[in-house]
Amino acid sequence: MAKIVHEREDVLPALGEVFREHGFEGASLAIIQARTGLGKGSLYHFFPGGKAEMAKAVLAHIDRWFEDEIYRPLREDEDARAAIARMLASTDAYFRSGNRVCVVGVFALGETRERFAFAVADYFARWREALRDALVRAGHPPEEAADLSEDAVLTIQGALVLSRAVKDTAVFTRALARLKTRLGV
Amino acid sequence: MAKIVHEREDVLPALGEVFREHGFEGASLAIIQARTGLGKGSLYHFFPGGKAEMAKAVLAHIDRWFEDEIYRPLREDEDARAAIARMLASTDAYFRSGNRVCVVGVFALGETRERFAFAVADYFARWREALRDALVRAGHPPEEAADLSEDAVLTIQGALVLSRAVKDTAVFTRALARLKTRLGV
DNA sequence: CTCCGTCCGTACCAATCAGTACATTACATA
DNA sequence: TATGTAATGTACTGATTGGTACGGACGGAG
Repeated sequence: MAKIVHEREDVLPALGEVFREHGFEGASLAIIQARTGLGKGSLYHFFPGGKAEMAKAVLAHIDRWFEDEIYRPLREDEDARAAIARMLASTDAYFRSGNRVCVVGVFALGETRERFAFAVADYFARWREALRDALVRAGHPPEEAADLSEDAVLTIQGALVLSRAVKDTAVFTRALARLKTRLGV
Repeated sequence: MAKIVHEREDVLPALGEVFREHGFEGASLAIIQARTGLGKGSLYHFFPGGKAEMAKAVLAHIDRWFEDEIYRPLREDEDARAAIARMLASTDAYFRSGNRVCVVGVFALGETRERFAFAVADYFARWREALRDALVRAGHPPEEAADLSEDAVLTIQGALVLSRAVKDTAVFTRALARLKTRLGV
């Protein structure tokens, strides 16, 4: 028994994929065990709070990634336009051109939202605000920047839904191309 | 026992709300019984195929509504611009300004998609095509019409995700206002 | 009034659910 | 090499899952 010693951090990516594909309710412990390669012993050792704690950890992990790769650059980079362009590129890479869906978006729909209300709301609010900041620095009037940033965030989510619904990643690619134009980068 | 005699059609709205709020996996028979007021006997009498058949019936019911209220008017109305404007109004009403989420969108994300692949893809494909038709008749070049219609459909879905995520229906309202401008109605 | 198919409530089923308990193993440190 | 803690597998729990079986109640047709 007890072959390899894991660390909590190591299983977060696999855990994220499970929640991404099955949602919170649909992610059974059986699936989680299979996909992480960990038994219940390890799982409850790393996440004493069970599934809820796993989901919280996944959300925090994702949040950290977006903060580092997207939000902070949008807020702080000298060249705001370049930061916006990089945001679109990073978004395309992260969501694998629409092949991957947004965990936070999945949680937002459905009853699950209430259990993770703050994390869900915060993820989107910070994205919207960081992008608005960058747009203002790129020369857009504040009002217009707020409108554009909200539109961009929601367009990305909608593109994920639609491209997955019709099973055509070109939908996502086209949506990002339109955003490039609209955001002027 | 056996107080009131129901008809299958009568329970579809309640059934739709259950799937809307909980998704397919999350909608347990217990919840369905509570919300429809029907016991298992009735449920399996009307839907011998169980949950899967209930979901199929709900999707068909929704599809019928959109066909009658949105797609056909978009394709056939004399005044294409007026039909587009009415689409936006109907959409706002149907989704209760963002308070209600899209069942088909919920199914599209998540593993559920595969089980109802055709219905999910068809719903969005027909919406996109009907709107494109209307836009062409309203004077847009075919290419631009295709682009605009895809953008509109995906914007609505994204607006539902975002407005529910940040719990602010103003997001949905603003998104529809932007669409009004973009679609020229 | 009788009868029959539709409708319905309840008891039941095996399977699976999330979670707990605990003994055993791995491993860093001393 | 000894020892304590972290990590792990397994067996178990009670609750809930979707689904079936079936007997009884309903209401229209005759």
